[in-house]
Amino acid sequence: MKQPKPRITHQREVILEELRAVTSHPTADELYDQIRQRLPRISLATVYRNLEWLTDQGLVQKIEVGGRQKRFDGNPEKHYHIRCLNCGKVDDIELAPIQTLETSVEGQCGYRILGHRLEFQGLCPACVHAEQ
Amino acid sequence: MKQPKPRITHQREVILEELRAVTSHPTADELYDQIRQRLPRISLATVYRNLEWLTDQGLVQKIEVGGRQKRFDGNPEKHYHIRCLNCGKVDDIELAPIQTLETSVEGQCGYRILGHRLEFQGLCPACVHAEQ
DNA sequence: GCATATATTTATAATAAATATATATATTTT
DNA sequence: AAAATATATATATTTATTATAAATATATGC
Repeated sequence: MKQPKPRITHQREVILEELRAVTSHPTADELYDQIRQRLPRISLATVYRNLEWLTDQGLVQKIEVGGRQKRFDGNPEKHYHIRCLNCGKVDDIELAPIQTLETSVEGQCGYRILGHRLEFQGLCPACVHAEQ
Repeated sequence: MKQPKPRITHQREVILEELRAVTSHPTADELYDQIRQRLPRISLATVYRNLEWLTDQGLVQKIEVGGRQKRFDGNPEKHYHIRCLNCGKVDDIELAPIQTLETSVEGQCGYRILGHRLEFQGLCPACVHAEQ
């Protein structure tokens, strides 16, 4: 029942570096494309596995915004996101997490509240511009 | 360029009825299982297609909570949800939509804000109980 | 520095959810 | 009733992700 001792592999380091290097919130395969420029023989499964691992370690976060694919964020701090309904772009929102939201529903439905997720939706500057 | 005239088919009616009959927020295949008790020969693709259509019509809503599968809600009114992190159950939250959330981020990032989604996470009563 | 144990990678296959396609069937229009 | 068109069914395909097995790389003790 003992935990396997994790190893610092080159792939693992590069995946974390590359995710931290971007302010976008890439999907696993977007990041895979980016990483292959440094490690051409890396496997997509390795990217998935390590993103999962890095998330468990609290070094990055997996964000489940709308759309099919999950996205990853090199910033592990809690914060909100906004997603463009037209092109899928995801940006950070400068708004401190609102703890009172959770207290306002506490006890309401018998759930033990553990967190919340707030996602804004709209049109990004580029898509607003293109719309005119 | 004329719009096709939609037809009220028996399948379409049954799908809407069955979704309205439950307070859970079933996935397409959960609803498929339920509907097959009335229409044993219905196809899963028909369920998907009509749920999409009913959503477009504003008669039901598709909710993308965490987890892989999309869920459907027979109540088309805007409202928030809470999801059990353990068993995946989704319940309604009695909290009126907070419009000020959107105004508080307006103009912040160049996005045209069109909406927001707030999802609470926690443990449902059954899972809280089972945990002891 | 070398040997050993084992965690991790790679490549590929498997899975699951959703969608597309090809026909069959049903409904409406003429 | 015939033609046109919408919808359903059954099945195949696509897409995203995860699991598996063999090969490789890493940490640790000598």
